[in-house]
Amino acid sequence: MRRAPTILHLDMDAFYASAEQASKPSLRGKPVVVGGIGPRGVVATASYEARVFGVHSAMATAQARRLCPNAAYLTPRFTLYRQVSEVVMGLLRELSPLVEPLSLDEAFVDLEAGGVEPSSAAARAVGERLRRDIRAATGLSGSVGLAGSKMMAKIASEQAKPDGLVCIEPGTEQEILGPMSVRAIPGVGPATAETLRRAGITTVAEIAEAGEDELVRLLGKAHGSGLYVLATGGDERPVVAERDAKSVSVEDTFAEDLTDRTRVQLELARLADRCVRRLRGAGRSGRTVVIKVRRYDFSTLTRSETLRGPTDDPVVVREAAARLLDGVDTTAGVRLLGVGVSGLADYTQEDLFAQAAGGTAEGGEAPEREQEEAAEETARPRQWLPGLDVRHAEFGAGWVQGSGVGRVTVRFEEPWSEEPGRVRTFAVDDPALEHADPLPLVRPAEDQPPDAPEAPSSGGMASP
DNA sequence: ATTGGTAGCAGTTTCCGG
DNA sequence: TGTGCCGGAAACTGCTAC
Repeated sequence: MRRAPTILHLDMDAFYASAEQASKPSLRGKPVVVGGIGPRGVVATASYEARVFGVHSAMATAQARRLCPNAAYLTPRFTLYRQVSEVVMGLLRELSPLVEPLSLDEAFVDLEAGGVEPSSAAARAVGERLRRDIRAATGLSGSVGLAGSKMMAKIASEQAKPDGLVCIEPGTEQEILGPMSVRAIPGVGPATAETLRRAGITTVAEIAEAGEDELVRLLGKAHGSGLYVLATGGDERPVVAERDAKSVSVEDTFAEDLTDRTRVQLELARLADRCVRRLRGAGRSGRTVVIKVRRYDFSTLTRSETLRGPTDDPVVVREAAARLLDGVDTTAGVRLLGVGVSGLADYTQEDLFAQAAGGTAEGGEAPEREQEEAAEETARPRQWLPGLDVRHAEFGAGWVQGSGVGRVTVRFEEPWSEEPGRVRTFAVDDPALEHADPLPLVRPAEDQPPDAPEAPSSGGMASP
């Protein structure tokens, strides 16, 4: 535990929903829900306006629609969120070389490693300046927690939300932590909380009172002693810059359960290809192939097979996945399929095993499938998912508000539009309408008319 | 119309070679 | 050849987070 609050935790406020509101002037101040749009979708992020109605992340979108029918329901635009995230992470790296991203919208920063004077005043000043810089560069707000340990910094940012900063002075951890629910401790989910509750433990103070031995009895060695250390304020985990991924996986939940075995096999092969594409994109290869099958009743199983050496060959992964599926009964219906590769090597190397096996099915099959995929790409009917960017030859940039019965409704506005944009409806196959890339949240300098007034303050768009 | 997608880790069971 | 044990790797499940 440090003597000064030099660990900073940043958490962007309602990140996806806020990015959508920043993109779409007509949605500002209104309930917005970002997540899966289909019958089996779940909420990724709800704007604060939607949370008032009881909508929250991880909730079934169908339930959210009942609670808040008038919200805008949007499909996620990860390319945009990734762009914004890179700008924010860049600002964090200006504070310190030691930045540990946890997700697109969250990170720890070790301010001490960045040469910030180890005092509360200096840390607060850095945190507030960071919040201003983030707003200037992205138009979005983030909350900052400062403390002497990772866990307390995370708890502080939670308290700071939305759009605030909280600094927990070292030495005051126990009085803040003691009365909190055990669920406030990262790592304590529903199952652990229930185990603790049955033992009469509901607050952090009660964890400390129970003692380490009792916790180990209840939760097992690693979990129990780890939780005891956190609950008694003993979190000494260092901030570590990003690590290499240890596995790569893809999975799909189907709108309707699959029952046809041939279809299940086909989907699994597709997933294997997608997984390998990502694996190769990362320049990695791996030894263990895993498949995941979730059945109609939500029962889930995994099957895995370890190869003799690492591979990034789509044929090898596809065949391994197919073999693993052979041992799984899918007759009653499959809700989800997944394919993963783990045991990743640091480098891509030749697949010696497949070579030694004498070229297996290599030659004939692969190009065939690539053609199949390509044909599928062009033949796929254009999907107008709500929230996605479009461009119309005459009306310019806009986004899909909704579609159905052969029509698509588009609102034409840009992130920097002063007023909510106009809405127009087109035929789904209108040739003047096409998908587009997301526009940046803050207007790029070269787009501004020559006589436009300067944007307030410095910063503007991130220069790189 | 209830329950996503991606990832990591712990703990237990199974398998295999010696 | 059979048997039992040991240790490690692999396989699998469950939990958690965002």
